[in-house]
Amino acid sequence: MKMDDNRRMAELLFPHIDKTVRQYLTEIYPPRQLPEGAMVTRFAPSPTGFLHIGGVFTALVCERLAHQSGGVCFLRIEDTDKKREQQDGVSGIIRGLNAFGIRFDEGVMLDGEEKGAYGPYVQSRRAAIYQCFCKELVEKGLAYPCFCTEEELAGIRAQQEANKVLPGYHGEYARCRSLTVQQVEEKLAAGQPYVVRLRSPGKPGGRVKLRDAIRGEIEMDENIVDIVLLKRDGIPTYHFAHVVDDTLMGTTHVVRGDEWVSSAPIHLQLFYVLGLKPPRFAHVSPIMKEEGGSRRKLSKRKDPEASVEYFVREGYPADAVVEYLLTLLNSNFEDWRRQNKTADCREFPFSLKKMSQSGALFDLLKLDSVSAAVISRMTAEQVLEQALAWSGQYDKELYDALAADKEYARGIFAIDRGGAKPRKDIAKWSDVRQYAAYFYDGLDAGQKETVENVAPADRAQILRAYLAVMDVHDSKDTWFEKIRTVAGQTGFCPDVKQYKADPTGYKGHVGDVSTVLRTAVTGRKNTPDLYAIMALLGQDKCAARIKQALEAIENGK
RNA sequence: GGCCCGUUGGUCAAGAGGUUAAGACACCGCCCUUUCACGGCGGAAUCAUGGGUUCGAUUCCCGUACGGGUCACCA
Repeated sequence: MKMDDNRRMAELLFPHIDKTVRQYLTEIYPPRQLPEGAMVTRFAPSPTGFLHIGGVFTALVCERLAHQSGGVCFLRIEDTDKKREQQDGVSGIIRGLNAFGIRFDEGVMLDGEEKGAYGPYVQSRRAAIYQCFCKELVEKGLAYPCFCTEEELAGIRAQQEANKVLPGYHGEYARCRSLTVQQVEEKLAAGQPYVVRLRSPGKPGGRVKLRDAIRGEIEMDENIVDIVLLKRDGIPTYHFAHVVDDTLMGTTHVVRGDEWVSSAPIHLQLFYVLGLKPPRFAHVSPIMKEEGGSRRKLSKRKDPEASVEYFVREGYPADAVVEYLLTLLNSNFEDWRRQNKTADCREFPFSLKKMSQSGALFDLLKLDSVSAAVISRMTAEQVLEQALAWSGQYDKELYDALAADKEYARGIFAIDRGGAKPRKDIAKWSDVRQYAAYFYDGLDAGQKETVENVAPADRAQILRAYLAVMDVHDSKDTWFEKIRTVAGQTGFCPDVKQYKADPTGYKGHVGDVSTVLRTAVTGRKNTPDLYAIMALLGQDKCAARIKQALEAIENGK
């Protein structure tokens, strides 16, 4: 086909396009002026469902890379698939990301507005731009319209399967490759629907190299398929949109899931035919889940913890999830954290090179541990605030209890907090109910733990003796002295070391005595400092609980 | 099936041609401690497999197994 024919074809297909690629590249979207080394990254989800924790993972990489290099991170919505699009997809994604403190400099914002000079950032609003780039390819004879129907395509595929050749629209199977302008004109006039395909310059047996920032050099077969550029509705496929957008928006590093590795040859070829310089690619591995001895990708459908909602509902602090994700991202994060105990995790120097090439297993147990450490560093005031915020949404009873007397509630969280060795009882806000239950009559599930290694008769004797001397206003030393005295009176050794050296003649030691008291007052064997708990509960309530425990023992249980 | 990628303790993982193969979570023991914790110390536990290359390989190469990804007018 001659050059004039290509021109005519382009005009036939895109009569409404009056701009040129050059104009877009230089005038409309001039290159960004950024300092040396600044990275421009983007998170580009399609609004087809709830936000996946893997999405947060990838978004975190984008955000860290851009912001720690003094660059720009923007949010682009890839809504080129109208069939799968969901109602509140976009706002759900933004809200989810915001919940984890991931913010964008440019792109689509929560209010539906857009920010930044390289928009629109929603692909469905960029049709004319893609068509312009496509028009230029047609003009150069590098793209052509294809009128094949679904049935014809299926026929080709069947034939290829039978012949055991690479499936896809390529080579001799690409029937519409050789359509003349006249033929195209006729079909157009007849109203036949069509797509626009790339005339792939790839050769069978050809190879391409991809230099991936995480995986190093990957060599793959060159693309030989005449892939679809523009769909029947004039909207681009992911491949074409990606190449056009990331060029125009000045993306320096494309961070995306590793499911894209295998289509990278297509993208590289597209950059090549358009005469554009491809960005750097970083393909991140998916987060995995172990099940029945084998691992698989965390699945939206099967795994509740795949959805970011799960973490919000359970009440994991946003920082905790981010910290945990950071430990998966760069394993030296934990070392850094140990050396920078109070630093913001965003100060951690994140590195693409340190990312693992194989998918990490999501470990909820470790998340709990990371999260408990994060919460242990908070002040009582912060804990109360966040517990209130969470329970207001997810646990009304707890909220009412905490909100009724904030001073009291703050006192609960202040116990054993703030020192050099804070406890780590709370891993997520949904743990607070259990943690604080015995401070509130209404929240207590009524479950009482008992001290099996102390006989009921001895337990009763201890409680009776202690009840006679108890005064929650005592100083801590006096308070403990009384417990030792009770221990001595009831046959328990007042000194643990002495008991361990020689237990003969004792029923146990003072530790057992305080455990009996602890369970009587709180119903638990494991609680923070009992002295502080009793002071907070007050004389009457402590007395009442001990009496109650005494009755329970006397009634035979 | 073709192509691509991966495989270090239960989990996350560092690591280099010669190491006692880090560290963290979990587990076990001890210490500290009135208890419970926190913390400290210690323990058990790993280089998928078969061939090469090499004086030497877990590390480099090839095969095998297993796992993952992808082969759309979905992203």
